[in-house]
Amino acid sequence: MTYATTIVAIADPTRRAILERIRAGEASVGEIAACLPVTRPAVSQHLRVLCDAGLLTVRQAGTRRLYRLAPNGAADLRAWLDAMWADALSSFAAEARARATSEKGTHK
Amino acid sequence: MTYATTIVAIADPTRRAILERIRAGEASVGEIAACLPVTRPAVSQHLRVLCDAGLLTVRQAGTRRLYRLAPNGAADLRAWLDAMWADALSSFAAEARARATSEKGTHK
DNA sequence: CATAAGCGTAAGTCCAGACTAACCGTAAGC
DNA sequence: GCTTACGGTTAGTCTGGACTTACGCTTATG
Repeated sequence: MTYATTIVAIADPTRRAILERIRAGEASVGEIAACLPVTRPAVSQHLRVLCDAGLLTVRQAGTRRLYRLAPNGAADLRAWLDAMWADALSSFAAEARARATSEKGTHK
Repeated sequence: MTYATTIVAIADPTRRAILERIRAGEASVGEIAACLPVTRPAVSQHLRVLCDAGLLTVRQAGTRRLYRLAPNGAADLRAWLDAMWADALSSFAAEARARATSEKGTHK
């Protein structure tokens, strides 16, 4: 059920911009805020949400805090997506099969 | 960039409940609303969002409208997730390699 | 120790969006 | 035709959360 927090975390455009900034490697809060149209405290709050969702990891370096993507942060979400659409495809196939046999029965 | 609308669509808990209800096969608006703690108009609005995001398809059957999961509705989101975390893993490997060589150089 | 740099936190504002109630259109059944 | 079921749409309310400002804490540097 933790995939729900993951979805909420990446639903915000500012947080996705943070992920895009982090994508190539770790960065400090100030470096991230410099690329965004919001203040540094706002970035801090977003980073907190992303960390709580398990998408980011932190590393202290002096007075700076370096954030990076957590290796398997989106695993739960991906598993949920896969399961959901696997069910959809199988049910679709089952109904198509049922419709085919019923049409053969009614000759129409 | 359409993955953004997909994320926003599945970020709402009520809309995820709709997806769970649809998961096993198509259902009408009334059937969906009967399982949820919100009114039918609210369900209609959510179904519109899900359709606009390409996650659902509709089929008219008399006065009823049957909704089902679109086969490849989450493809864009999946691709984005895959690309994002592939970059993260490769950058992580690259930095780990760089750190290893620098430590070997400094003997510490 | 004093100063500065870098962040997190608290309090308060504001707006997107989730919701309900009321309405209207359309297709089936009498 | 009239009536009933089924749903989409509109108008309006209200709450969660994104944002800023102000403050305090911690670590490096002189």
